[in-house]
Amino acid sequence: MSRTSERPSGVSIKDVARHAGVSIGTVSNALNRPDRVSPRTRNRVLAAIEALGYVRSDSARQLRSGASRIIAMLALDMTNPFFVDVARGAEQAAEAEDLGVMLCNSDQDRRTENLYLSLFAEQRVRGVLITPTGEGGLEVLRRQGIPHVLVDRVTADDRASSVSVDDVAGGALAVRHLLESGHARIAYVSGPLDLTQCRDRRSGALEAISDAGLPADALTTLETATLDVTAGRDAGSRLLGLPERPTAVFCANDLLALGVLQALFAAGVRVPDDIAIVGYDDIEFAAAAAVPLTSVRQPARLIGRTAAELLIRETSPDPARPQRIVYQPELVVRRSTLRQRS
Amino acid sequence: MSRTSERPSGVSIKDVARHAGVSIGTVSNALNRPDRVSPRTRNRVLAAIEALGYVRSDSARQLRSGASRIIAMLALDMTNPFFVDVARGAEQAAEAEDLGVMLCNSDQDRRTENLYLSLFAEQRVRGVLITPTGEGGLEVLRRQGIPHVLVDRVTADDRASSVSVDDVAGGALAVRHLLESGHARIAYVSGPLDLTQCRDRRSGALEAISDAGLPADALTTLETATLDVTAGRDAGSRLLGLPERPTAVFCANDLLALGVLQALFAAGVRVPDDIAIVGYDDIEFAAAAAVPLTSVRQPARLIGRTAAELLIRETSPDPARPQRIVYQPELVVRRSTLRQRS
DNA sequence: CGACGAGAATGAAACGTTTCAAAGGTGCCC
DNA sequence: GGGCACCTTTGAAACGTTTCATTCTCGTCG
Repeated sequence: MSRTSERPSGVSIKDVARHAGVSIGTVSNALNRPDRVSPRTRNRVLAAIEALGYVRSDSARQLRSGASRIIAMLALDMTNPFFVDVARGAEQAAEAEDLGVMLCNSDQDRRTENLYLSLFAEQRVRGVLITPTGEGGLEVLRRQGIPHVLVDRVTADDRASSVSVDDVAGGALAVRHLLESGHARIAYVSGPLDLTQCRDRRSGALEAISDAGLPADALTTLETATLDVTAGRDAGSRLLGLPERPTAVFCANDLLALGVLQALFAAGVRVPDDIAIVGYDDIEFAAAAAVPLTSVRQPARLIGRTAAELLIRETSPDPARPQRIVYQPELVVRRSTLRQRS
Repeated sequence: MSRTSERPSGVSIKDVARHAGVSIGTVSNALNRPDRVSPRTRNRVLAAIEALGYVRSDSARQLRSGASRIIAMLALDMTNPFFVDVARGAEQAAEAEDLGVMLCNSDQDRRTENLYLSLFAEQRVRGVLITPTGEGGLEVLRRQGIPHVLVDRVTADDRASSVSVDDVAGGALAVRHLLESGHARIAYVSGPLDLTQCRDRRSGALEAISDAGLPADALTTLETATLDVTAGRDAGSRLLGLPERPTAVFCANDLLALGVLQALFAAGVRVPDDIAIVGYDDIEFAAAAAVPLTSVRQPARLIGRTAAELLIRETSPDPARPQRIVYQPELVVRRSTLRQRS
């Protein structure tokens, strides 16, 4: 009944030292400051490491030297391909510095967010890339003095860096395009309005409308509880029940847009002939949709990469000071808004 | 020029002990075995912790007690929503045990895979959930004695557990459905054929074809280099150039299917009227596609959850022995294969 | 020929925990 | 009142590194 149970790596630096016939300190040096060790001994050490299959213990390392080699990233919702792209950008930057990225989902849930934040704190991660669900999470990070960079959010003060995209500009971009295509009754399908982004995109939309000399009520806002396809489907149905049916829809998110599109399809409403649609994020699926979606593109990978780089720079021996970076969005026009009316 | 620089948490268990007027060991006990400490002191300790903002150092903990609190998951491609779902299943199981999941992408790249595997080894993670790119990665894990569970793959031997879905059955399911719908010339748009899954799904497809009494060449296989939308688009074009154009396509993946769908659309080929399509995975976007996709559903979350649970059980004080779990796929019929021919 | 210095290697302290044997205290029973 | 058992608490060792002051070994210069 007894199985041979292998230990997860019984060999320590001590064994290497013995095997190579040198002291522990020398092994450490051979690994961390190769130049301080004679080539001859260095090779002997390396050989011993190879022979024994030695693997450094990061815990011990970190315990003594304080510096962790992992960066944590807490995303709102990895179901949204946009965040996945951001994450890949971050991974890319981290890899260049030989750091690992620990990716996690808060699922927009405060409790989960806190759970992960304490995990990160206990791990003494090098820093955190976070798209917070609210202000609470940030408070925790600040209190613990954990370096962090906000992703897809703007910092209120200059205590931390942030990398974001100008959401007001994005909203304006979308709606201006619709107005130029001749639409005058537009719906904004928003996610929860307590998300700054949803509010900002709405502001941009309103800005475009007032710039065009139209009354503010030319924009009808439909709020949804979440930012996913299902919510979009619901919003689409609601849209169709509206007393004055809009001729165009701007969605806070491509997922919502896909949902709306689907609902319209199901109801036999033609896109863009009867109703035009603009999405946001320009995820890969936007182009692959029933009717390829016009969308406001955000440079997802770039955002992730920049954020990670900022974090790395702020946690380096000679730390840089916090920055606030704002990228500009870009409109990608596809069939879902092709002008079809006279 | 000098900024006050906060240290990432200068307070240790020692400070807590002093502040509470007890010994270090007692603080540790209050935290780990509350029952061995009188309620009075426990409260004092807790109060001190609160007052000082103490956070346990996981490195130190792990160094002494050997057990890490994080599980690593190495996915092939998080761009594919299927894997994201698997990951969420795993997170769920991990959370229940108060463990964290470190999620990473190998991007099907052997080098990246190895990079992460050594990172995991140095972190002494509790275990690894992996969808390996080949046999190499597994070898590393075995050599280091790192507990691991294969995800969406079957183990060759019984040295590790695996959680997978019967791909042969899935392929058969898809093609049988097409045959029953009256198709007799079918294309299989496969990912790289060195992936077991792609091969297995093909075997299933062939099985269905031979069961129907058709010759094996009723199935044309189109191999792609990757498993994403772009590859699907290419395959779609290739498909249209085929001498005898098939009337149905079975894709190894929903992403491929979406790409194919898009290419057909662009060429004015009607789906399902001219060509029917079946995808695989049943990701959320499958239902939201131009023409909602018929797809072979895999229980993604369940896979992730089961895998994590298995891993946890195998790394518990009283380890369970490796298991091989195979789930059955399920066909979800949507418009892309609705019978339209006489 | 003696002293000096550079380069290489060593040994021990320190990091923050857990763990475990041992010491203190308290109350009970005989 | 002494002995015992039990519950708390303590102190020190151990985990695997890094770091730094120290020692050792030569070769070179004056």
